[in-house]
Amino acid sequence: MPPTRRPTIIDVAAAAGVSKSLVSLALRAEPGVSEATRARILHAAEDLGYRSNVWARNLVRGGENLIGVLITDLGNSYHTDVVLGLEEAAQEQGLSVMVAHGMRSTERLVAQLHRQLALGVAAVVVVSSWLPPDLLEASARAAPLVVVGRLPVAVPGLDTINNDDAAGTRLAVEHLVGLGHERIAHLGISNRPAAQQRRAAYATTMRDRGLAEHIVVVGPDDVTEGVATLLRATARADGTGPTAVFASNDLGASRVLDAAIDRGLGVPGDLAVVGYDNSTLARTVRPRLTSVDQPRADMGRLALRLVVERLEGRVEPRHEVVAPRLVVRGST
Amino acid sequence: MPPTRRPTIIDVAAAAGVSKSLVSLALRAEPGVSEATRARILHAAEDLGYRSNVWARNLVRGGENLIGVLITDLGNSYHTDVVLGLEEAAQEQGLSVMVAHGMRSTERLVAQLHRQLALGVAAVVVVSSWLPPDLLEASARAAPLVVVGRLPVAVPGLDTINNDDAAGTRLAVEHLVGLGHERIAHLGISNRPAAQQRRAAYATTMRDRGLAEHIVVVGPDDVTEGVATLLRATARADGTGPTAVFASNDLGASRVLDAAIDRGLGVPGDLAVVGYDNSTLARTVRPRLTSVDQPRADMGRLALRLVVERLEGRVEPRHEVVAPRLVVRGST
DNA sequence: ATGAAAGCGCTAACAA
DNA sequence: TTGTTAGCGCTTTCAT
Repeated sequence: MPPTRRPTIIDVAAAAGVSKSLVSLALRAEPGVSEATRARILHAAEDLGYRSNVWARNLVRGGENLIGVLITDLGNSYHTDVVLGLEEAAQEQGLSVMVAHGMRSTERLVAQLHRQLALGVAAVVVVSSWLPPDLLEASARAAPLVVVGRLPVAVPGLDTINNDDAAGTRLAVEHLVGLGHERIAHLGISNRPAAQQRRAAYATTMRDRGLAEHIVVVGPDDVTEGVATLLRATARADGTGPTAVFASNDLGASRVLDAAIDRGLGVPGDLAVVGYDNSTLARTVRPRLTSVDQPRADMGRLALRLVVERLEGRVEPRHEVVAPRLVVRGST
Repeated sequence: MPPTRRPTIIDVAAAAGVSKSLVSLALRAEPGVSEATRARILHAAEDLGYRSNVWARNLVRGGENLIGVLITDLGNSYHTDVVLGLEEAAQEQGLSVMVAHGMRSTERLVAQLHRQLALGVAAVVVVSSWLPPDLLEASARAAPLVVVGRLPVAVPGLDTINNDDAAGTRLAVEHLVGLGHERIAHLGISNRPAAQQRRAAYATTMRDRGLAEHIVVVGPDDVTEGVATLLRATARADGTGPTAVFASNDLGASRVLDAAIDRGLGVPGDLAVVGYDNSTLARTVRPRLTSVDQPRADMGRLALRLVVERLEGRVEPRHEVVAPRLVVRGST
């Protein structure tokens, strides 16, 4: 048995005794083919196990409709929510989306970016702050590139979408102030750009209000210690410890919650807690967490809009900033 | 300004003053091009913003290297773990993987499957039990198809990979028996095939051991009630309630954990709990959950192996079953 | 309603 | 080292 080449429309045409043009028309259900021949062609195709060659078809029709999306981590709902919004918008535009993820490894992420470019995506949307700026810059020359989320440094040639961390932080802090809190501490998790921005905005807001700052910064892996430090102060009866904590993300906030409850502090009675990101966690922990929400789906849709603009010829980069909002729940 | 057609190798060739063959060679870093011309070509390409047309390239080279993977839900670590293993194996084979997800919607999932086929994937791996069998069968005619996870009915023409639910259940129940438990209840969540299999295996195992069965089945949305029913029996002082619960998944098990602790029952002292799937949840709740682990990464790798076999011409379907193992933690 | 012929952009013989 | 020439499988005029 020969290595059985995959059948083409020519084979089908031969089998049905017609020209390949007719086959092409019939297979795509285009008008202009008599019922009889159409049936004969379809039957012959089925018979041979014919499958259209996508590459050839797209070569002719110009299959420029694939958008690559790169996210840090499949398990992170922040990223997947952005993807959802983007996919929704893409569907409306008749564009396809291809998602790749780095499984929390920069190396993997870089490989995936190259793979997508090699696969011929028309543009790439990066929802991750893990890619090195020089790579982004280089890639932006190969295809339109939109970065969603924090960008550590300005990179020429690409579009960006960010939430306004300063505004989000202000929302959180002023919510607490409005509730009568004056001793508001900040728990900063990690030194990533987002955390830094939020920390700075916290400091500014407190200063503007004439309130004293109380900042604890911890690495992502030793949140527990920082939380303990914070709460030791709170437990003091002399009334100098914080009555509220604003954490730079929901995970940190949930740790504060846990620790507070372990120490017999009531939330929000003895201690109010606000997080950032409005993640699943915020809707899961008890009490439910008040948290700053980034309009993730909107950011995804916006990303797609920028992509389309680029594809249509826009050349000067755009940097969009979206406004977060505060979701108030049981923890304040 | 005209609608600027995308540059081709011919444009690059003209700009560099060479033939298109040279451009093709230079761009692919093939040998046989002098350093000087190569540099000139690369520069011209960069200058024009040239990007290779994947469709044309694949038409010629026979781009049979893209594997589509379909998962129910980006947020489900069972699925993403399978994908991880698969991607690892794919990388070794020089195959590319394209992941699409259905965001917990059958309709979306179906659309994604069609999209992948239209995009020309060489084969599809479906990690989901949400696709209707007839669609699977039809798709299996369009491209090799491997289904990972439970398959409700036998579908001709496709390969399957499953964990041995009966064996896993036996592992769980006999672990409890070995710990001295005799009144072991089962909490079945949903009526999906996996849950059914586990329920049946529980019944068999208990019967084999001469122990009385105690089964509570609940829908995925009202687990709470079922758990309450179970625990009311446990709380009775007359010593007839269960001393252990085997739940058909980790979510159910974690609910049992929560409820037990709310009622002042010690785990594992008053009540031992075993889950299924060894999900993130099992490593998160307190006490940590003893759970049956499916070798997810292995299943992914196996899926890729089956795909490769199909691509190399295997025609008779294969149905692989992998052995789960029990991970013992604090809840028993 | 049907067929012939001209490409789509690229790779790969083969010549020069 | 370079250029010329066929295709890859399909869609799409344009004749018939």
